[in-house]
Amino acid sequence: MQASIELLDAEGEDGLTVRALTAHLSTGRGAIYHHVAGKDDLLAAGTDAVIAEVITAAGGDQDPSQALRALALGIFDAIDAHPWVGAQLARQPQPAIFRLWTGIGTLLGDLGVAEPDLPTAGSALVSYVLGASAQYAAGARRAADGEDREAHLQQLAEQWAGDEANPAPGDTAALLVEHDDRDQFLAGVDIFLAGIAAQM
Amino acid sequence: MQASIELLDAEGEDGLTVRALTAHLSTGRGAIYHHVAGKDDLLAAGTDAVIAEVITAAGGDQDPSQALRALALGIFDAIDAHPWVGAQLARQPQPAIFRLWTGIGTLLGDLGVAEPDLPTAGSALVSYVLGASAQYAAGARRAADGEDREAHLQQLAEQWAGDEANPAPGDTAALLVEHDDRDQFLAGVDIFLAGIAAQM
DNA sequence: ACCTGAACACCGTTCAAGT
DNA sequence: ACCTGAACACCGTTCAAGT
Repeated sequence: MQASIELLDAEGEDGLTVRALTAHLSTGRGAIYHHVAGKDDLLAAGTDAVIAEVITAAGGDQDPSQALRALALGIFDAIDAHPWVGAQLARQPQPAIFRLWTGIGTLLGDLGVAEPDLPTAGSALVSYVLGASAQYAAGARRAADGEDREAHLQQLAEQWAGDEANPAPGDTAALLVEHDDRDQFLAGVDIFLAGIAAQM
Repeated sequence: MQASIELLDAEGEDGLTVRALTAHLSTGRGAIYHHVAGKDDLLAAGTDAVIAEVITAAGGDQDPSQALRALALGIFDAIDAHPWVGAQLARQPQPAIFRLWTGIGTLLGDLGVAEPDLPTAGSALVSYVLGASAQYAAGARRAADGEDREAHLQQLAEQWAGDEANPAPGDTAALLVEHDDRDQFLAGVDIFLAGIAAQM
């Protein structure tokens, strides 16, 4: 398990091959099939391990509102460090997501959200956290892949400016470039908490 | 392009193979490489085609708040119909996402959100829409895969109830089972809009 | 310019044979 | 019970040869 997480981090999603893994563990290609159902199982188990660690680690805070932010940021940082986790979570619902949902639900309850609203508020916040983390991680990975981030965003903006059906305001590219992913992510969490407070 | 979208819808993400596609088009395996960079390009272009169609189709509504809901629901339904789109969007930022972001930004502006807040509010809403759609689509696909949905959720709940570090309230499983995905998705959009109204 | 399809370098998974 | 590694049935991509 640890070996496959290392492989995924180092080589990306395509780097996890049965051959590479069994070579790293210096065993035969067929050996892992005695411990795991197949490659998919490996990816799922690795994803759950990463998310589960974040959930258990983020238990320290007293203030529920701060605890929610800390938990959300923990997921964000984990997916930033392991981008394959973001892709996997969009592909397959996993046990760890269920634990994240209940953990967030409990904190929202501590915050004063009424019991009948907890499932809706909780799953909306979970969806935001996972969606935003995956989105930022994918963007960051692309930027790190040798592409110049600013040039890429500029190109995106120009490409879209050329789309006549949907013309762009002049400063769109600048707005795209000038922001900090982590701050913007947290601002989204706050929008959510404000909406829940206002409406539930 | 149309052929590969059909293949992806019918056979899933793994069903799009160069061999199946070229057989369907009754041409040689190497022929597509004269029109497209490779398989990844095919998946990216198909994803952009699906999203772009939703964006151009959802232009009818006058009230910006209703237009936002219609656009969000359009993305939700598209990803529900083409689940591979959800997975692809979590893996790679795409031009169509940029257009979605600006489209949502414009509508948020019409709704009265101040210009400096538009990028943050817009990307938060985009992240929610994409994350939630992918999540629900993945869950629905799993349920359709012959698994009994209720039994599966029940099992998830029991599995988690056995986790001693994080005990569950008794009715968690029931709450999981009794909801409509589409309604819950829209409730999340409304939480967002309420949060933006309250805070920006 | 575009297509063909054999060839190449990979995959995940299985399974008889070993320990 | 667990491991080995050859074998099998696939992949995506390339490229000399054709039209």
